[in-house]
Amino acid sequence: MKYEPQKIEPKWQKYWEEQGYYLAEDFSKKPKKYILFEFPYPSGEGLHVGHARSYVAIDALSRKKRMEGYNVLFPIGWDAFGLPTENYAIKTGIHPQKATEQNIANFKRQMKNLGLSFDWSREINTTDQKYYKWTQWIFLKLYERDLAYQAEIPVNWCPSCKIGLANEEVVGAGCERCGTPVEKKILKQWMLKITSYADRLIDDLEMVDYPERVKSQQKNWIGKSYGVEIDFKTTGAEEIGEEDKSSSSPSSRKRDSVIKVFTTRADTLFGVTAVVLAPEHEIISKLKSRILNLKEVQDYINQAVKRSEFERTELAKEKTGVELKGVKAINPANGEEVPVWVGDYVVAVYGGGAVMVVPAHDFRDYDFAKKYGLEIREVVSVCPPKPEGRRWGGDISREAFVGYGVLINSGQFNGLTSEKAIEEITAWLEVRNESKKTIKYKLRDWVFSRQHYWGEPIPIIHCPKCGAVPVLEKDLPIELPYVEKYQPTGTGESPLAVISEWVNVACPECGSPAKRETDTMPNWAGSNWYYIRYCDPDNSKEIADSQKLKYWLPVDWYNGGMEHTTLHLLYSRFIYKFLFDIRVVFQPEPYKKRTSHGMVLAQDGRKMSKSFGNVINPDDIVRQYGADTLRLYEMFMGPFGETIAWNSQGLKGCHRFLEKVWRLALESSAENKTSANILRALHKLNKKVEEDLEETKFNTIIASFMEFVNLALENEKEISREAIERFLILLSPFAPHISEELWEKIGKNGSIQKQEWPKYDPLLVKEEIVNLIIQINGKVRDKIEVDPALSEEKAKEIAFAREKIKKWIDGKEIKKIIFIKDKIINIVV
RNA sequence: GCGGACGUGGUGAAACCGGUAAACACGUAGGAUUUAGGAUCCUAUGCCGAAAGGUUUGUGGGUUCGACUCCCACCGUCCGCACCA
Repeated sequence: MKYEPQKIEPKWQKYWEEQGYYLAEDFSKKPKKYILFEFPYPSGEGLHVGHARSYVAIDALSRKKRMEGYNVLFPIGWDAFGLPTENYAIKTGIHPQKATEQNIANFKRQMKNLGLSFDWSREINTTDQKYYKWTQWIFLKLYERDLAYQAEIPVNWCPSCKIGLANEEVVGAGCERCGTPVEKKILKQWMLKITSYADRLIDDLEMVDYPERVKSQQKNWIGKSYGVEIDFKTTGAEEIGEEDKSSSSPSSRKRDSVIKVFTTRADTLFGVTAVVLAPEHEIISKLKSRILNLKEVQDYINQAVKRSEFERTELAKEKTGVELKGVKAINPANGEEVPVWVGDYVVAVYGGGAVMVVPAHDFRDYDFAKKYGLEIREVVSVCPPKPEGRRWGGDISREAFVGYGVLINSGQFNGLTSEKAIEEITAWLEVRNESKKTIKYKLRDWVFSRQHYWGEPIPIIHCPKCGAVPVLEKDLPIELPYVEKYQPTGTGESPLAVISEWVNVACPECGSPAKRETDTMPNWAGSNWYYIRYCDPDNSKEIADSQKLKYWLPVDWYNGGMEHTTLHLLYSRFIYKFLFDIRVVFQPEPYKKRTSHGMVLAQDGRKMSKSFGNVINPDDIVRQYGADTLRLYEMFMGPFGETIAWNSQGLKGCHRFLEKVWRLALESSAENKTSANILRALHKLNKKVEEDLEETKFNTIIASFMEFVNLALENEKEISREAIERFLILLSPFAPHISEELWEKIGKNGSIQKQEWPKYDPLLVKEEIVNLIIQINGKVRDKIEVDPALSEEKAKEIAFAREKIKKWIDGKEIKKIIFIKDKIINIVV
């Protein structure tokens, strides 16, 4: 009988589905396990072997957990809103909705061919209005709590996609999708106040089991830093008493002319030799009347603001700036007047957009000072008890010294260490009301508007009388109108703006004619909370039933790509925390454990891409070798977390292995008793599978299966039917079709998937005979098979009696003998 | 620059609470089978050497009876962030 996967696989796939083996049961008495991977974007390209890698691995995990007696929720759905589909639709003339349907059908077919054990009854689709009703509902709740707001902001604008991008979607100053350099465009945008969750998003990482690099990347992205905001008064404010329309009282005028700088290095305050403002800084316009070279300054600002982010970063090396002549800033530490500059190396949106320039102790300031001839004053020097191997202090004639040290040239603070000085100078200024301890974040609020058709409409109505009015909950969902024209307008307005019968509505508050918000949500909106919906996918009354959420959440194991660390993973944690605050869900964190898979590159080492023509379609592999071979190879090819190149030769090895399994089960005599040797190997395999699965070491699991089969085939006479059955059970989560088929063929009743996961016997796993290594001076010279209980005395005796050993120790003095039970005896001569 | 990961055969890799380096697989070579090819099976396969033996985990040093594993320095690769004060 030949192993023909193409015949047996569809048969079992159909059978499993009919039996409903993979349906998760709400409120089951069994312990629950919610296992999830990031739901795919159903693109027109279809599934490729890179997707399949994590799918089959997480599927194997789910199958094993079911056999262990867990009530497993392993769901699947479609993250279908977004640009690629819209672009595809524009190109082909097929409506996005139609294209999405087709793509989903294709993905579904491909997935089913892989034998993935999803609970298809809970399938969701973010573009389904029954689903996005609740995406909109979440938006209304955010709006209610002032966490969604509108702002005129410079948006990262991709001129090619004609869409605004979130900071997270800008990669190296270019559009994440097409790479076109991003421009700045001022638009009124919806924003989500993710920044108010910054601290919790950092702190609660303590509670979850994520890879360290994911945690540190998120922390880095949020970028919390503790520092001080120090007031630098400007000269001339009182004396001149200039007209300022925006402020009426003299005291507010005074406040207006104070520059607040943010620093984490208060210890370097006495080294300040200038203050630099970002070109966008509002104080510049307030100081207008005092600036002697106003035209020069304005020209510089106009130029800088116009420059795109791309150009600004390109010019990173060469710092530019213009001095505001006629204005000086007063250093509160020593009363010194220092020049005020405007320079575009200062980031407007961080730390208030103003910095104190300490050329001696900051690389950027050093460059700036060198270029424009500012004074470089050393205030931090070598730490007296100079620890070896560390550079303390620096040669400031050559470069800035940015380390900590001891203060000099700093008045009463001389002699203090940097750490101490930061504290004391901060306190000293604070008493005088000239500074404030501050915490700043790199994280910025999330731009939540997109000027596109294929997204969730934002449920807001703009009324000329009442302003922005939220849609009533009972009116949800706000359906995306089905239209023929969905090309972006390119004006900054969404294509929805031209559909008058949809746009024009009555204000829900006063009834007067009003207009709908025409921006849609970004594609992250639907994926923010999809895993919540799996718990209760058909609920039309609420986002999901609380009892069900209490039962299923949090997700026990969430696998996804590293590329989502500062996108989806961060966003969805934020949204979950918000839902926790409004008591929709009941824990502060959505995912207990996070793992991530590596990318699969094409055989040529490049990214798989249609344009390179190097995409491997799983359909072809399934046709040639069967799904089980593909499944095993995807897991075997390398460490799960690492990027790896596809190798079609490698598939053969896995196919050969399955043919061996077939032979072992059907052709070996298998009427015998299992020898101690084989039994031990079997229990060791059992243990290995369990342990390595928790650490996502799928590659070594498959290797262990291979090892066992090789051993079993070499010792065919020593293996019993029971041992083969047990082996098949162990294999079934990884290669479910062949295991099921063989289970039936060897005459067992019921599905192999309904078998209990075997427990290994810790006693059996122990070796009966161990290899004792004999070393001379740490070099292996001989090995002997001994009983594990062998005493040190006996071991020495045996070792000295060996011919090989005699040769090495003959005539030499024995200095020391190290004996490690069951492992090694090392003779030092 | 900052943060993180990593460097082992011809290839993908394994071993890492310090204890036989290279498991498993691919590839390659030889053999068996076959009219031939493919498939399959057997044997060999880090490097030097006929063998005995020597030698090998990016480089250099250290700790140790013993280091791929721990420590220090350097070189290199990849990923993320990046003028964030």
